[in-house]
Amino acid sequence: MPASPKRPRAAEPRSKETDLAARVARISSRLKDQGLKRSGVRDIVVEEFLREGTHVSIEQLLERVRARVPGIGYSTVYRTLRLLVEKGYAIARDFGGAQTLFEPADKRHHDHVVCVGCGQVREFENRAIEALQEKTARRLGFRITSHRLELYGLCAACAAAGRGPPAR
Amino acid sequence: MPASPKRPRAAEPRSKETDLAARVARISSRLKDQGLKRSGVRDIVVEEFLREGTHVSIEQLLERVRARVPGIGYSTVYRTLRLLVEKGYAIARDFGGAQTLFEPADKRHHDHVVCVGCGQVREFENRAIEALQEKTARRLGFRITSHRLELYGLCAACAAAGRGPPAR
DNA sequence: TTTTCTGCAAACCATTTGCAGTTAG
DNA sequence: CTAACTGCAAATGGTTTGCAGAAAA
Repeated sequence: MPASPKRPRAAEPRSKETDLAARVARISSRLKDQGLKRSGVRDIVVEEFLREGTHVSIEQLLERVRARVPGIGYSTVYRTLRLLVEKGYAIARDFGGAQTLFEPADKRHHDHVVCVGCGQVREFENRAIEALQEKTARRLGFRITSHRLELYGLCAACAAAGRGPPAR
Repeated sequence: MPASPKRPRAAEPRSKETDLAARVARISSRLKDQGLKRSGVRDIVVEEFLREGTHVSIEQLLERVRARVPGIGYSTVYRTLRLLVEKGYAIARDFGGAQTLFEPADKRHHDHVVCVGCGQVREFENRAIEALQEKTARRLGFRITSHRLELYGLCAACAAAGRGPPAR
C-alpha cells in the first residue's frame, strides 16, 4: 500500500486553525448559555482576536476582520471586545497611548515591558515581585484584587539605534 | 515686657503658606527664565496645585481656583498643568478612571495603592521591588527609563463594609 | 414572533486648539 | 510694540449609544 502519512504517536496534533475554531466555539457556546445569540460576525471578530494573541487595538482588529467581513463597522468590534472583557475572555490594557489594547484572558498572568522607542510590548512574569507587592499592600491594610506593573524603556535595538521616545 | 512668643531655637519655622509662596515664586521665576511671562492667574493655579499636594483632577483644581479667580476657564487650568508636566514640576497619573490626576513632581519616588471601593490613593516605596524590576528588564535587554506600579484592592474600611468596586 | 445583533450616524467626554482681546516686559 | 496669556467656543479623537433593519432562536 502507498505510504500513509506518519502521525506522532501520542495525540493527534490539532492544527493551529482547528484549535482556534474550538476556542471560538467554546466561547460562542458559553455566550449562548447566557441568553446571547450566536452570530457569524461576532465569531469572526473573536477568532481574529484570538489569532492575534496579544495587544491588539480595535483598529488593527477591525482591519483584519474587514478582510473577511467587508461591511463591518467600528461599533461591532467595540461591542464585541467589550463583551469579551465583561465575560472574562479578554483583558483591556492601557499603555498610555491613545487607544486601548486587548489581549486574550486565558494566558498565564504576566506584566509588561514597553519599548518607548518602537512601541513593542514584551511580557514577563516574576513571582518574587508579586510576593513583595502582596506583602507591601497587606502592610498598608489593603487586600489586593489586581495590579498593574509596566516597565518603560528602550529595547536593545532602539538603544543601539539611539532612538528615543516619539518626538513630542 | 510682655511675654513674646517663643520661637524654636534652630531655624525660623516658615509657615506652610510662606513655604508655598516660595515654591510658587521659584517655579514662576524659572518659567520666566525660559521666556515665558509671569501671570497672576497661573501663579494661583500653581499655588492651589501645590497646596493640594496629591492626585488632583483638573476639575477639582478648577473648583479650588474658581474660588479665587471666578472667571477662569477650563483651558487655562489644562494649559497650566500641561506646562507644569512639560517642565517637570508635575506628574500626570492615569489610574484607570476617566480623568487624569496630577501630583507635584518634587516628591520622593513612589508607587500607588488604589482602593477600588472608595477611590483613595495611598503611596508607598519599595526598594526591593525596584531592584527586581531593574534586573528583570535587563534580562530582557531593556534599559528602563520609568515604570508604573499600581496595586488595586480594598482598603481596610471598605473591606470591612463589604464595599466593592463601583457598580458596573 | 421576539430578542439579539449590526451598521450608521449622532452623541459623549476629557482634552486640545483657534481666535480675538488682554496683559506682561 | 511684541509675544505670551486668557476665556470662549469649536474641534479632536477614542469610544459609546440610539435607531431601524437583518438575523437567530
